[in-house]
Amino acid sequence: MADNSKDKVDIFAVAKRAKVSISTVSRTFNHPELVNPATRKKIDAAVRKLGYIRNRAAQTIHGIRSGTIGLVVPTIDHTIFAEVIQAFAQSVETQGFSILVASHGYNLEREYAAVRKFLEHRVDGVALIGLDHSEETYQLLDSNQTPAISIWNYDAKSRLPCVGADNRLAGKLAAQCLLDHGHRKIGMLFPPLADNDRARDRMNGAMSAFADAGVDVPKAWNIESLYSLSEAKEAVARILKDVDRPTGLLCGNDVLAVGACYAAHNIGVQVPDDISIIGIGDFKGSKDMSPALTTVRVPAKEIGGLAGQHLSALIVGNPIAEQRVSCEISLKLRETCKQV
Amino acid sequence: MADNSKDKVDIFAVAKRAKVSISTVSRTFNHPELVNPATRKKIDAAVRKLGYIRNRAAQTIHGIRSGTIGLVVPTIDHTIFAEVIQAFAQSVETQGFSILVASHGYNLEREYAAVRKFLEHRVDGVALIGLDHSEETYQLLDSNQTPAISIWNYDAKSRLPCVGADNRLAGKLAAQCLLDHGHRKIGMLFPPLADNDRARDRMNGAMSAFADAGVDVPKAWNIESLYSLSEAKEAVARILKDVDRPTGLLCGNDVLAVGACYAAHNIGVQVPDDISIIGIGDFKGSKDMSPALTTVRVPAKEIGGLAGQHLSALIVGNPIAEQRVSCEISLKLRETCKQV
DNA sequence: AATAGTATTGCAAACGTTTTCATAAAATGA
DNA sequence: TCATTTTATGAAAACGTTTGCAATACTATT
Repeated sequence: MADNSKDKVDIFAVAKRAKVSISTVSRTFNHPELVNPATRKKIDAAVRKLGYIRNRAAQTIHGIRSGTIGLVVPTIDHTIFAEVIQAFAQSVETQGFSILVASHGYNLEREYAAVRKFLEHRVDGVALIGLDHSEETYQLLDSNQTPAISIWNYDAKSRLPCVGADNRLAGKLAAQCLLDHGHRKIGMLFPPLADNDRARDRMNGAMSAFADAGVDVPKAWNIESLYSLSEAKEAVARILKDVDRPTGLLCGNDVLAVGACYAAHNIGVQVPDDISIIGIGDFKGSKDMSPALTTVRVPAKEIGGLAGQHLSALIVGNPIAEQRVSCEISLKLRETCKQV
Repeated sequence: MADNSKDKVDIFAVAKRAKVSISTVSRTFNHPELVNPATRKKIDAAVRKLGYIRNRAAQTIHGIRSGTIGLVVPTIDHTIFAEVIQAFAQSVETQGFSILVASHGYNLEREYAAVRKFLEHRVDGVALIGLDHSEETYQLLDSNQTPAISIWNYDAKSRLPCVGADNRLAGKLAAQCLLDHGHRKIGMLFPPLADNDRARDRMNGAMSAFADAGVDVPKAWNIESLYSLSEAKEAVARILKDVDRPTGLLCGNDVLAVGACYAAHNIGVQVPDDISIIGIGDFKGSKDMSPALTTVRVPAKEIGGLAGQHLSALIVGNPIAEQRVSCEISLKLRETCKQV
């Protein structure tokens, strides 16, 4: 098979071999019902023999869709995003799209650059993480009339259609959990907030819940750590070593929470007996560790999958029930939180 | 800006606005040194005003490279791959490529389909995980003369250029570690071996090391588990509950190893006092857990980055020192292994 | 047998670029 | 000042498809 003995194997080569015109070959692919079954067979044979592969670039310049979707994420190798990406990819693949992926490392200018590049490739749609994007990015998207969607965050007045969860609420739920368990001496551990609206929303949600309850989170207990176990461990160790330490720790995501648990364990501070720890996200391993992590579940797979369907529909022009879809989050009460 | 008031904003629109021919516009992009700086300025202004974005599809049908690389992985959301993907993506992005990503879910027929689809998009190169691919895939690749590379595994006589580690050796090192610590009652925990040469190689490497040492791994202790903490926990729990249990457990990857640790912990079997556990991979959190996981480090980031450079070079025709590059693995002796 | 459809095919224009070649304008040298 | 180079530009062909339209070959109907 695939005997591309001669040089280029394009639609002409196929036509020649099957002794028909290129129009007929093209039609065999795009409107098979218009061509005689016998002819079709000849063409199929020629295609197979020559190992012909259609050139989507050539199709694309006819205004035909490129069949690609661009996905820009902060980074691929955080559990958070890997899961959404996978679900999103699977979902759009079933609709026949291929995905172009780029990461911007929490830098919205790089995000803009990535989107621009995707537009050069004439992607049929673009998916971004979060609602925080540069004005330029937004303008680029709509001056090009490219269907776009925002994944991960939900906001009733988002500038782009979105599929995601209410991160403010997530923060609030987590805070409430700590409060409900009687905690008043509370610390917070969050990733850097710049160019990261998800984390910011969570933090704000938590803060306002604490404020409502009249609980103050001292500056010294409001710490920042990169998304990494080691960093989190180190950061948490510092405040835990103090004799006067929080009895409850709210973490911006599960990785930080796990890091916090490790730190506590290492120092000999018992979780949840000496300190309650709650995360946000409910990542893959969170329920399996010991003690199992109490966290606010954000359904990454569901979000990714739904987002894929949503964007696909937007692209092919199918009717959309709602421009913005909110995915439900829920408290997963497990073993790392305890009544104070 | 981006005042695409009229309809199409293509190279003609730009030319018209700048009062030059399309040739000049095109040249401004591709050979700026050939056009008068003053003219260039006019054109730049027009481009900006109109929000013109080049159409790579149109370029591509001239035989110009598409600027895309196709990457096919088993799945995106396993830590293992997320890290390589990230590193690979970053590496090829610096060379100006965008990447198309597809996952096949450990199914080599789907892998073939993905590669085919990428070829329709006229990717400039293809990267695959592992060395195990269908004959059809191999033929497709070379009948199309598409530069391709295999990531993750190293084999001196691989059919494709490769950048990776020797997984057989990884298995052997892990086994040796257990043996060196005096273990003779040994269990193994591996993911399903079908369409997964990495795992197969590791298993074989370990097996042969055990055989060389005259150690037999009983069928009942050679267990299989999907890549998942919960599954691993469950699987390991079964053999650990038995009074007659192994003193050493070799796991095909770190996720399984962590699952095994959890299982032991839950049952009250102490790691490493009652059982030594070793993984392979050295994933992100492995060194941070308590006890820190002993494992064989496979440098995912390095592999991904190198692979990106390698494939880029292959594509642009830069000379390659070696078709196959082997990345070093090393035993990370931490806390989960102990002398028996 | 003549007519009107209908099914099948081919021709040629179009898509948005790049690039070769030719030409015009400007700079240089004598 | 004129001839020669160099620099800057444009016209048109090419890239690999799709598709509207026209042409041809059947089929069915009378």
